[in-house]
Amino acid sequence: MSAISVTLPDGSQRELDEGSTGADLAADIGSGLAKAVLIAEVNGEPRDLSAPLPDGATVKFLTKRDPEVLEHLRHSTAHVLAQAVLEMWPGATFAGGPPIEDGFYYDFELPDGATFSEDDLARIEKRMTQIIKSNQPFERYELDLDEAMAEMGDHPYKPAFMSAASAGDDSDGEAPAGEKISFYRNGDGFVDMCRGPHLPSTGKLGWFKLMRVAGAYFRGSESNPMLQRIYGTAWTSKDDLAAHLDRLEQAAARDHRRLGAELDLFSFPDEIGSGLAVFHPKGGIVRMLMEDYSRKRHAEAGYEFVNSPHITKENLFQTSGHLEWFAEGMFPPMQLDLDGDGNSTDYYLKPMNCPFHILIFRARMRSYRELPLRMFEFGAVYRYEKSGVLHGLTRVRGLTMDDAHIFTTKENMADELGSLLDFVLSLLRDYGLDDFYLELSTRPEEKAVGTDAEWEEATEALRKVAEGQGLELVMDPGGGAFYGPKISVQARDAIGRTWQMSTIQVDFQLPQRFELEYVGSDGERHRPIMIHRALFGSVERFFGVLVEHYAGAFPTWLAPVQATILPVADAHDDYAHALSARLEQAGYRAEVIEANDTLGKRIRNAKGQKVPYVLVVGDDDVASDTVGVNPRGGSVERDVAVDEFIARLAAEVDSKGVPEAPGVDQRVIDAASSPASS
RNA sequence: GCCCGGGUAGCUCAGACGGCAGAGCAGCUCACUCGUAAUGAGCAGGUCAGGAGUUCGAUUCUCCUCUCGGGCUCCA
Repeated sequence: MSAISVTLPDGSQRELDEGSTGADLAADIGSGLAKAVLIAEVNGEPRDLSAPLPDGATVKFLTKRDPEVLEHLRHSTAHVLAQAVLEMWPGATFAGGPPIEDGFYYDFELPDGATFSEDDLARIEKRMTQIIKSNQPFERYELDLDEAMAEMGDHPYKPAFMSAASAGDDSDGEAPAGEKISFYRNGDGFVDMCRGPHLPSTGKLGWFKLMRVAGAYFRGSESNPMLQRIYGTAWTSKDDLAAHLDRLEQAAARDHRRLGAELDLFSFPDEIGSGLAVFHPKGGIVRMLMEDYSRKRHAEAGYEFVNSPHITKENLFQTSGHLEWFAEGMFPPMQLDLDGDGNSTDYYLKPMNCPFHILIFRARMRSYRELPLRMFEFGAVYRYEKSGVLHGLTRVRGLTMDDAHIFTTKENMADELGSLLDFVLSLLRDYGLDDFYLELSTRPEEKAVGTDAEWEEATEALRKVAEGQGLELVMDPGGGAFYGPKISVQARDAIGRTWQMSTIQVDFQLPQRFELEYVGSDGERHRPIMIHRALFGSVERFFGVLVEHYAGAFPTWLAPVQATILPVADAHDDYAHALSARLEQAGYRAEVIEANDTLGKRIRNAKGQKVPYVLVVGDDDVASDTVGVNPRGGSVERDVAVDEFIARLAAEVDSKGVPEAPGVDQRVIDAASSPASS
């Protein structure tokens, strides 16, 4: 038998018989390795250990210590899930089951439209555990396309995956002639089409848990049948699984919906309707502070403040095109019978602010000297989001956009976009957010308005600034709207879901539809470019993300109550109230909880409210004008002079460069009443 | 919108072959006045989400609606 030669990661060579597999090589190296190895990486590609090694290959062995293994472990676990389900529900069929972040899922269709229940998950888990214990080897084989079709003859959803499987990627399209489809067999002849690789046998699978069952459209399309999807999580060790479950629990504890109730920030009364929030006093303070700081920064950045009504006659949204494209997403119109003859006029709640700002631009002739003209509004808009997508404050039907529209010349567009993204990111960071990435959506393939040069210029300007930020930049080729490229800032919530926050959107379209013009230095009329942008996205969503980001423990400048004052006994009430007044005088938010409960209980409650400072005052403090300071996350300090404490508060809050107290900074008023800088 | 699972006191949850509805916390009252993470006792609190049906009788069974959760799809 002729020999082959392979190279190991340390550069050494090994001679093996032709046809030797990764497992053979591992065994040749040592029994410990042979036992531990799960996947062979051959020339950088993951392979089954049972696959013969090509001559001259570079081979690296992956064990459970290598994070790359997780993907294969999860894929193999999904395979076992399918095995269990098909066995337990005769007549069931299956579609796809890939590894995903933290786990895997598999889509099934049960006979007679049956569905999985939560109880079924436990039963399935049990069967999977048995399969894993019986240590069934995964055996790979390949078939031609027609044979493969026959092999999966009982499973009508499988052929859709065959092209992708043979092509080795997820792209659609016909499988090239002559391509083989790979299958894996284990146990009593359970077979699944899969491009692999799998771990050597089910016994090598680690710790898993089935998490939930959900409906999912076949191939992700609403027009396809809905399948039953089972989600699971899988890890190489019991500890990793436990750690993951623990992370989920911790994430749930910082869920903004839960904290919204616990901290008395906001609620969604059923009486009002889905997706319509009310903000309670404490949430109201946080929101006001968020907005005030935003206003201040916008004023400094040369924005002008405008206001527009919540409803408008339909023709405005006909002109803008919103009714043409997004009528589904708008609340149905109010029909007003204006002349008593049944000739009605429809009024719509606005889903967007842009047409209003456009009308402000168009209210008179504009000169190039006024550009860029930046109009800002906290605009309340209403969108009839589908019931199934509503989610806490992050997806609502009534929301407030921190919306601005910038009208600029073509020449200034790139500069304006550049400074805009800087502005956006700087403001987000001021609120303490830094876990985000950028997504750049470029010109769609099909129809698009605007010239190639305009698209190119706008896209390049966005890309340049995005890259200059040193942030992760995800390209979304062709993902832009037909009217212009877009860059968005995506933030993660406590559970790892990503939410779009800021967007900057170039619009070549609306200026045309509304025939916007300005007079240039040449005396001729020109069409401006319009930029839509929102930083918070919506105030509500941003609020929700902030709550989760801070787990409800807002930084002192944003905290609804900055100090809770606890008199040790009734005798200290007067002192406590005087202290509270003093703090409020200095511009801070304090509350007094009198001694109706024990001190321990009141401290516990205040801590539960995540107040930055709990101040305990007793005899010593009354005598010497001091406080006992119990800071959030710190240790207790007695006998701190009140002036000293106020100075510390001031230093902490002012260092954030934010308003010291609720209320609009005088600079906002000054800036807003003077012409915008350009 | 679609699939699955929920909705019992303000909150977290028990409960009931179909026969007067339960706890803890929160609230109120009283006592306690306390120096750093739950003092004690008592009181009050519910059309068991809403509507219809079956039934002598429905919070419990059936249907519809609303609403919440987890996903899918969508997000100007």
